Amino acid sequence: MRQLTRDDLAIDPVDAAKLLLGCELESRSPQGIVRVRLVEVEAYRGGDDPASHCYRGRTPRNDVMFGPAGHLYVYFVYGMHFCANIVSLTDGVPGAVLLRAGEVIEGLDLARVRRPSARSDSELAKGPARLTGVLGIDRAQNGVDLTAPDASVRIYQGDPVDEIRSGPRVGVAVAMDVPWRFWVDSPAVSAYRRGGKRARQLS
DNA sequence: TTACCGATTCGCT
DNA sequence: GCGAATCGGTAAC
Repeated sequence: MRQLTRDDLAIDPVDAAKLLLGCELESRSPQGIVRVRLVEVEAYRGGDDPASHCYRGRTPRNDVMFGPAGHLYVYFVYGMHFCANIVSLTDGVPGAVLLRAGEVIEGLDLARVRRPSARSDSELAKGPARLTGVLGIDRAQNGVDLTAPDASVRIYQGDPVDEIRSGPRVGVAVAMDVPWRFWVDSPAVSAYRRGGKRARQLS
């Protein structure tokens, strides 16, 4: 199976998002190998996208997004979760694709150990933080080159996907009019939730 | 230096 | 369906 190259991913994040659907992400660790088929992604573009982490310029946190395409950008949210992105666009121009959900196609046993709360196998990587969970991705994998032959996390071209669906991004309150969330039909696609103030009502 | 709040998940009702 | 857990980046004081 062909590993994706930096050139494959050095394109507009929206195009990269569609390209990544059906692709397979593989992580290797002393514990074993887990491989996931991506079924849901979101595009984030710096500069004109207020929802992007790099909208307001370069900081130590988003530094990886300003680097070459094909690298892994991992960030910490809500004090307890990690989310993974694949850097897109060309060197020096920030952009990324958020990996939202996938199907575990190899290493099911290890995936179940890493996510014991999952009630079914399709739930194992259903959601961005669950996806990083089954793959064992955390801060240590930030900046990994997914296109390197010997990387601990790699991205491979998958089988062609049937029909790509699209809609507004999850949990994002701005730019609701741009349908930059893409997914294919799968039980592992996460539920849509609107952005803005909803779950945070302190009285 | 401090305060606010988010690209979420889980458990309980 | 709703609220808690939890912490680092960012902006404002």
